[in-house]
Amino acid sequence: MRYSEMFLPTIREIPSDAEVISHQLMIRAGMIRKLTSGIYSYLPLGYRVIQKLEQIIREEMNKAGAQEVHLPMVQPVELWQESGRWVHYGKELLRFHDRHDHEYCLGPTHEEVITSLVRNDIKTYRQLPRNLYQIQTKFRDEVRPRFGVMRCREFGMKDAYSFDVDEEAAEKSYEKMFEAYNNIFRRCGLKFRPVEADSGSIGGKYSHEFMVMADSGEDAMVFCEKCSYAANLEKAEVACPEKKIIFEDDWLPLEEINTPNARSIEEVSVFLKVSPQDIVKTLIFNADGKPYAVLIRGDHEVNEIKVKNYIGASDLELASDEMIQKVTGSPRGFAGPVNINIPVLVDYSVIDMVNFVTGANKEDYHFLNVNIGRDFKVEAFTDLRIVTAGDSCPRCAQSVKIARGIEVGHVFKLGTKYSKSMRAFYLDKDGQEKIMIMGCYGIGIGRTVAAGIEQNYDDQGIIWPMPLAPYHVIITPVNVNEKTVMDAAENLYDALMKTGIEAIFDDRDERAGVKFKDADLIGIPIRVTIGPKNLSQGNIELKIRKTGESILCKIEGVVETLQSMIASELKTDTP
RNA sequence: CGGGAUGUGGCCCAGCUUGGUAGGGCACUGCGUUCGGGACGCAGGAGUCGCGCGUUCAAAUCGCGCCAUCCCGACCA
Repeated sequence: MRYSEMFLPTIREIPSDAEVISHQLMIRAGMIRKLTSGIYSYLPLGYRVIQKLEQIIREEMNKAGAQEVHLPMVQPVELWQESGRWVHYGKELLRFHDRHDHEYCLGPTHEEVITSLVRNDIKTYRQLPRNLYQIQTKFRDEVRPRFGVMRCREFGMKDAYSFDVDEEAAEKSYEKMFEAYNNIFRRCGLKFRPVEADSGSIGGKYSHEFMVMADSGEDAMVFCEKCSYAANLEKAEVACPEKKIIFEDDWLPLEEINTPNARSIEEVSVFLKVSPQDIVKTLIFNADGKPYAVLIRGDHEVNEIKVKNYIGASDLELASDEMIQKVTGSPRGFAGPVNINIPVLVDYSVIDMVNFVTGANKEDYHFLNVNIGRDFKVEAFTDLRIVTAGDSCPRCAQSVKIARGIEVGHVFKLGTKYSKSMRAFYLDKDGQEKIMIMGCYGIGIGRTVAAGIEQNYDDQGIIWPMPLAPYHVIITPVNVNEKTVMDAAENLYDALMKTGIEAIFDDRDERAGVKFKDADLIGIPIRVTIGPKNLSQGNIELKIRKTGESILCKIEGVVETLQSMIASELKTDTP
């Protein structure tokens, strides 16, 4: 396309309301514009990148045997009441009325719609398995949209749903999608990692998130470099330590000590001149209205998801001051397990501790020399803390590392959550009615594009990997008023069009510097610079955006050179 | 929902403390010069200063209320 005819408004300055790199660059490169909080328009350049990604996704999904559908975004209240989510989904679900005063919502996800579709038209095991997907706009009324298209309210998503006869078949569907996702992100040229993730209230043994590695990512992941273990930080397990033998002879007598105004671990450790590792933190949680005490070593953090999952609570939060007062008889900051009348859950980190410090359930007092078995009863020892770098891998005992990432995909076993409540049944060989087993598989479209930028940029702008690049090549004649230069540029542009190489022809009457800056900003992988000096020798220059490398080459044969450069960057074969 | 910040031509910002005819840079239009890393000169167009109420002879500026946007937190099938 001729640059002079494009709608490609680039911006020199950083927009004041964009904080993260991908957001800044997408606006500056003329890819997106904000309409209102969390809602963005894609301009031609941005939309081309979206389409590149969608094409890769379609190819891999189709290859994996999935079929594309397109489901409605406006969905009636009845479906959501059937699944139970009209009540449970909360405020993220945008609800509204039509002219007949009937209630609807904008689809934040499509389990309900797909299940209602499939249950009506799939009746027998002969029609299973099926995997249906779509690329569609979702709306989730996020509390706090941020980071541009990374966490926004209206966004594109590829969502797929599998239907199987039993768990074993569902497992196969899951594995196919897992493989397809690996292929998709690999083909996009992204550095990513599938990690084990919490499967939340839906159940199922596990799910996997696909994380694009980026320091600016919202998620943290734990991984082991020795074995293949990788998990979302909130899911990552801590192995049960081997229990040391504790000699009761070592137990010192319990001692109550005055600790005025020392509430936090830090304050207590300074006051008592002990290290946080010698203190046991007691946190009171409110699990569906019931109080629980959670004990953990002072220098660790509690993983609330683990606590919630262990208890099996549907709602878990730190107890209010009133609840703390009621169960400990003291204000916040002095809770301890001794003489407390609620279940005490103990993290593995405390298992080997002796003569430790805890709160005394009395304002301004702590206990010294507390010991498990003598001073309080334990309901359970289990894994309740957040993994820290250097902890040992739960699979191979090597120490784990922590990195940040952006969640761009999630593969999930749904089991019968929706097929049961929404009655998606089929008849098996014996004529028995059975419940379909479902899986769901999502990829955030805009988020993947943003993640691609977070991973590929420099101080001049975006550096597109070839598979996502909106155009492969940009032709830059340095002076449009020199006829020889422009003729050569026009001829090259024609030749590229004929071979199907996607090119921008920067025919604008701008100074070379402006064109170079724009080309760098929008991140086109290869720039062909045509200038009078080189041209008089029959040469033109290829500038590689990624490496900054300049290649001088003869104008004859340059089309073939470009073709092979592009093809090698687009290679889809898997290692 | 709690905490913080910001709202002034399309974009980035100054002006507000101490009230007195709205300013710069970028972008845009025209003319001329320039032409391989965001050129220069001259001339121009473009703003209900987020909205409302109040104080005042007079409000971008002071007061009150509201709204919007961004950041931190809480939340996130």
